[in-house]
Amino acid sequence: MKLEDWKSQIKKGTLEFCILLMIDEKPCYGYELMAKLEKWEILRTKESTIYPLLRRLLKEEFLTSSWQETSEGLPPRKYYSITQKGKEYLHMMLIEWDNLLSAIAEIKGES
Amino acid sequence: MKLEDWKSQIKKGTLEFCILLMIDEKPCYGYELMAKLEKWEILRTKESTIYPLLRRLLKEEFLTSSWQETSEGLPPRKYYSITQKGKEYLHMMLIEWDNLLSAIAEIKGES
DNA sequence: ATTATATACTGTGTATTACGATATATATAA
DNA sequence: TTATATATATCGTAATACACAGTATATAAT
Repeated sequence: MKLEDWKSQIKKGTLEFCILLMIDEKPCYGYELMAKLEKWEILRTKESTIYPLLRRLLKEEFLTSSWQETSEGLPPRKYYSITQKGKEYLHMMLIEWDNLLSAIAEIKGES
Repeated sequence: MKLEDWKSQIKKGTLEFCILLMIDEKPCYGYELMAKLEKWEILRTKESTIYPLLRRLLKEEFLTSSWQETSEGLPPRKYYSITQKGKEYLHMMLIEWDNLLSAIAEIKGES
């Protein structure tokens, strides 16, 4: 019960980071991102988390989006791509992520 | 500006984890924890964050506390120790933390 | 008929951290 | 003598990311 709450907390910021990493690799649509995240239990999330997050990243101009039709009558997909600004932001996140890992490794190492 | 916000977010859950790690090593008082966290810029925090966190961990019985007088007229210190329940919780957090690191390493590796 | 899959969106709630202040007691600097 | 810094703990309110549960549409499968 309590651990599940913690896992929600630990996702804050982390999810944004992961999504930018994935979109940096190649443009993705929301549903696809969700499906990919399914692979890691700790990163599993709902549409109601992903879509607002993507909208926020668009608003902040870290991403751009474009609709693309699909064949076979599937709903159209909104593809997200990373912008230059997004790349720079991601770069700084990578640095801070490493700082965090080092800090925690050090704290663990002290025991 | 935006990066600072992200750094706040990334601390959610992480700070709880770090504090339990530190108290697991040996009992600590609040001010001491804050001072130790100062060492890593990414983990820096305020009293107004640490103390409510400690109170919550007490309430959830992951910690116990006891006041201890100091010499030299300094204010007394409230020492926090980890409980058995806290140790079990921390153990699960360590597992989830590793899961998270693996997941992100994998996502980064895909690029 | 109903459920599942694929896709996207929205409103409300929860909980952690941040900001800024209060409080007390020494020691040191202006 | 007044102001500031250190050491210690507390509280009230704000900001905000993620969670829950629902809406919406169009196929395909049971």
